Amino acid sequence: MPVKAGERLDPEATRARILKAAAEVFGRRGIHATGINEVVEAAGASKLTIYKNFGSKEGLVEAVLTDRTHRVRAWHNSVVEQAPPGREQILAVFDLVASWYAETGFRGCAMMNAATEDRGQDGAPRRLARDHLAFYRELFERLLTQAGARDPGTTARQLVVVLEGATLISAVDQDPGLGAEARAIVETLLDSAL
Amino acid sequence: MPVKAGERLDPEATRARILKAAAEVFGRRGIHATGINEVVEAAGASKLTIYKNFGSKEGLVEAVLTDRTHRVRAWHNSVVEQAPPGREQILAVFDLVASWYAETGFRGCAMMNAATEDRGQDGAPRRLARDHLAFYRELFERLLTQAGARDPGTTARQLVVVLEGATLISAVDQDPGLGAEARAIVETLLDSAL
DNA sequence: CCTAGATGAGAACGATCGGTACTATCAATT
DNA sequence: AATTGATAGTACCGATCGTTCTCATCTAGG
Repeated sequence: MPVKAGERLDPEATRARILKAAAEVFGRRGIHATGINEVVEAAGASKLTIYKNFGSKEGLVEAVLTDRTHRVRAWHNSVVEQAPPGREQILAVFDLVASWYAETGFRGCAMMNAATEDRGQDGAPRRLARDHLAFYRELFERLLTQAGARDPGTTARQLVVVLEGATLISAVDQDPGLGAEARAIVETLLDSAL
Repeated sequence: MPVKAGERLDPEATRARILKAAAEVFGRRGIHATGINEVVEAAGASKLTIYKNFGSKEGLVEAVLTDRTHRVRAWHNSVVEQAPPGREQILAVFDLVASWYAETGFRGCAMMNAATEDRGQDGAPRRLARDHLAFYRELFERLLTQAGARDPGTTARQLVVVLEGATLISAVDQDPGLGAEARAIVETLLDSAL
C-alpha cells in the first residue's frame, strides 16, 4: 500500500499539474490542433506519466473538461451564495462571466469549444457541454423561482442563450464589452419576467 | 467513372461541386477532423483539381466560408425585403434561422465553428467570422433604425448575442426549439427598445 | 543498502496528414 | 487526326500524429 510520498513524486500533484497545463494549451490552441508533445512540454511531464494517468488523449480531454465544468460550477455557486437573494443573484452570475471576458486572451467556454471541435461525434465533449448547459439552466431556474418569476423555466433557458451568445461573441471578437452587453439584455428580460 | 458530357468538364461547375461537397463534410465532421481525401471522395473530384482550384486546404476552407457567408447574407437580405417593414422584418430574420435549426443534423454557424476550431490563430476563419457578426450587427441596426428604435446600435448588438447564442445551443443540444426561444427573447427586447 | 514505484527523456512504430507527381482518359478545338 | 486542357485515379513524399516501449534517475520504505 503506497503511502503519501514526497512532493515531486506525489501522483496527485503530478496529475493536477498535467490537467492545468493541458487545459491551458487546449484552450489557447484548440484541442485537435494540440499534439500530446505540446502537453508534455507545457506540463513538464513525460508521455509515460500522461498515458498512465489518462489512458489516451481522449481520456485527457475528458478529464480536463470534467475538471473545468466542476470548477466553473463551484465558482458560480460561490458568487451566488455571496450575493443578496433575488435579482442580484442572477446578475452576479453575469458579473462573474464578464470578469472572464476581461481576461487577456479569453477563448470562450471550454465545453462549448470542445463540442464544436468534436461536432458530428457523440462522445464525452458533447455530453459534458450539454451537462454544462443544463447546469446553467437549473441554476437560473432555481434563482428565478426564488426571485418570484412568472415562468422560471422559460426565462432560465433565455438567460442561457444570452450567456452563451455573449461568451461566443466575446471570444470571436476579443471584446470584453460583451459582459456589459449581456447584463443589459438580462436586465430587460428580468424586468419582463419578474 | 462516366463523365457527364458538357457539365463535369466545366471548370465553374467543378469548382462549385467541390465547394458544396467540402461545405457538407466540413460542417458534418469538423474542419480539422476532415482530411483532403474525404473531400475528394465526397466531391468526386481528384486532389489535382482541388489543389488547382484552391491551392491548399486552407484556401479551400476560406473559399467554403466565403461562399457560405455570402449565401447566408443573400438569404437574409431576401427574407427581409419580403417582410413588411418595421418589427416584422426583424422577426423574419429569426424565423429564417429557426428554419435552419429545424434541419436534421444542424451543426451551427459555419463561420463561428471555424473560428472556434481555429482559436488562437488570426487567419481567414476568424476574419470571416468577425465579418459575419458585423453583417448581422449592421443588418439589425438598419432595420431597428427604420423601425424607430431608441438606440439601434445597442439593440442590434443585443440581437446578435441572442442569434448566436440560440444557434450555438441549438447545435449542441440538437434542439430546434431554440428558434422559438430566440423569437421570444427578441419580442421582449423589441418591446423595450421600440 | 536495496528494492519498488513514479517519473523524465526520448527513440520507435504504424497510421494518417497535406501536398506533389505521374499517367490515362475524355471532350472540345484546330 | 492531332492537339490541348481539364480531370480522375493513384502512387508517393516528408511531416506529424497518437501511442508504446526502453532506459536512466529519483525518492520513499524495508
